[in-house]
Amino acid sequence: MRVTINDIAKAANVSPATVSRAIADSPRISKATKKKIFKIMEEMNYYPNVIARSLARKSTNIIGILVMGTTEKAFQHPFFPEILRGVASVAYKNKYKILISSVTNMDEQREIVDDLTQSGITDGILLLSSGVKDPSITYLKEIQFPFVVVGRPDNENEVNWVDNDNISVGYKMTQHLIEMGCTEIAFLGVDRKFIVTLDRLKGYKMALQDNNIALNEDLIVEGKFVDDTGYELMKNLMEKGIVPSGVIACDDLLAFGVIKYLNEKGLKVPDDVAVAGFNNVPLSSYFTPPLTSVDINAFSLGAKGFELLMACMKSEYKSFNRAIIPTQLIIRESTLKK
Amino acid sequence: MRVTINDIAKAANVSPATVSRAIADSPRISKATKKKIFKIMEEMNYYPNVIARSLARKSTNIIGILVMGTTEKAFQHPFFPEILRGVASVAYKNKYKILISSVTNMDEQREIVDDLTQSGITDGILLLSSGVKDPSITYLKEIQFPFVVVGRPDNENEVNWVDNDNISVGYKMTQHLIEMGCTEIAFLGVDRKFIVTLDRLKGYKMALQDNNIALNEDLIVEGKFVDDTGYELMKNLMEKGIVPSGVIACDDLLAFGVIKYLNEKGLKVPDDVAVAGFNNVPLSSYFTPPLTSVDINAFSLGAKGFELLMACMKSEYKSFNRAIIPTQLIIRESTLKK
DNA sequence: CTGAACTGAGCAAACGGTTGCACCGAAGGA
DNA sequence: TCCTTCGGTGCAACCGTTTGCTCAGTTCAG
Repeated sequence: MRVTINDIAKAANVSPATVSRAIADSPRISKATKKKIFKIMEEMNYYPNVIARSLARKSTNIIGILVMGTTEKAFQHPFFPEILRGVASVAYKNKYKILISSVTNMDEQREIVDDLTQSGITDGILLLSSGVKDPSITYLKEIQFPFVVVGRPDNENEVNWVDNDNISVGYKMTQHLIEMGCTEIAFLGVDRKFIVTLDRLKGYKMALQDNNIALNEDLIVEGKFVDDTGYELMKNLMEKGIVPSGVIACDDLLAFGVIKYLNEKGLKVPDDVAVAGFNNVPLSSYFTPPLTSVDINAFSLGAKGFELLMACMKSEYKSFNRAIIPTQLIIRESTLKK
Repeated sequence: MRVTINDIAKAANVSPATVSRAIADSPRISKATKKKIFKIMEEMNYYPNVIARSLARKSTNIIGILVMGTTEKAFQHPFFPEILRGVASVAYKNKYKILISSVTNMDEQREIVDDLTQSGITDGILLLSSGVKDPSITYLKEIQFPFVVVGRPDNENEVNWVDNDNISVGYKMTQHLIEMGCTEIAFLGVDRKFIVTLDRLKGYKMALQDNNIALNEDLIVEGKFVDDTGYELMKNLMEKGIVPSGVIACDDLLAFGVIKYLNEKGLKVPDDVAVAGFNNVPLSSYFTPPLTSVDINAFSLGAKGFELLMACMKSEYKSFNRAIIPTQLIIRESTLKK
């Protein structure tokens, strides 16, 4: 069968304990012994069994990523792999492995969280969520399991989290459109379940106020955040007789739908209507016209999220940390009115 | 500390072995005893420790997903999360967990594969790859570890794999363009490292031949498969003085770049040049014009891949299986010449 | 009435590491 | 020379389950 630490010990004429310590690079083992052991490990093609190690150490060096999609669309959004890549990048450097788990519907959440936490398979988990009143967050706090939320939760002072400053993001974008001469700016895709959209909306309102533009509630359109219903949302708006001079969609995917509808109606973007999105998906720059957006730096969200998690796993839950990842307004043709 | 099987045993006045067997629903334990044990487990809030279980069982119910990106772009492509979702979907039903691992550069491959296989953490692995002569495939065969490749490998008879019939995919698309009246059809984005692009090219050639159209090598342009360099590729082609009546790009993302360039040059799509892509990324339908593509059914690729892997893990490596996932030509405006 | 066949459950040895503590020999100080 | 100190290593318990055997008690056929 496979070669174990005992085989190495026998071959090296030492005890298994010594081999174990050599592998852990314990200072209690002499250079000479280590060298001998490593040589034999190499020769015998030995790999430590991480399961056995995990059992003994009571820690697995595995973290779980929980995608709190109320819908499977969450998985499909381009920023998901980017976050994942960010996490993977720093996790790999720190010898951590990543277990992903799909959450399909809300009923399964509790079960999946239990599966990840109580079974002892993960040392900590990263929650991809920006949902309002997320029950998993409450539960994780309750069982005192190390976790970090990617996306600011509503009880922001009681958990570790990392996010963009979405209020500022909304503000910046609105400010930009105002500077481009837009006065009637529609805000599309507010989903009251997602804090991120609410925050961006808040920023939007603040910018209007700072520019002495009256808020018109009719211009604020609710919709599913990550579903691609921009086309319908815009259609509904215009069929009410409202033709804004600028549109901010809560996500680029929504914005694409908006532009599609405007095109069909013969309205020019940006000259008739300026359109902007958020999240800067890879295709925004290839769209016609290239879409103004905000880069949220999803890679960093993931990377920083993992760093916080590591800290959290070590520090036995003393204080709560947060991190704000800077964003970048990417101005492209879709808002550049002549 | 956490409650273990021994605590349950004591509370139920039975041996740990009996509890273990009750959990496994062994016929050797009486209904009455089982009932008593389950009740106590519930009361004491017991969760089995999967690490200890894995050690004893020598199997973890975890599979690894290896993303063989020569570049990190692989992670970013929209079909990646779709495949992942497919895998997760059926894995979840079968009580399997998923470990993902990032492969950044080729040098790390071996190390990461060892990490996943030799450490005992996974029971099998899914390789996301369509690379030519993938060294990891050779290695996995060598160590006799259960694995399935998503994407037909070159030694197709010696491994388990699942893929689309990319030759047919290329054929169908070419045939479509020919029927739309295109005679000079460019084929963009052939990457000799990727079997998938080579297969699609093969289909392209077959279709030309079947329609008695002479092959013009100048129309075949190599490029990076998943990089968004369609713009440059098209530019290079046209700057050689070649203006095809149709363009097939090996991926939608390339096609977007192609269209962008054509727009800039004042050429109308599809009337001047018909353009098609592959993989049917979510945005293709929102593009202007909506892009003709082929849906590769990435979800099924993942789901079926996992099913094959399960079979492979059980069947001690007897025979090799494969599965072909059907594709669907999605005709949209970008190729509908008037 | 006795031995065989069953049922239901327990003992104890794995599984492959880690780690607190004991131990031993050599060096150093008194 | 004797006692301490200390570097280097081994012993054995432990991590929480699983599982091959054994075994006690019943049932039942001969």
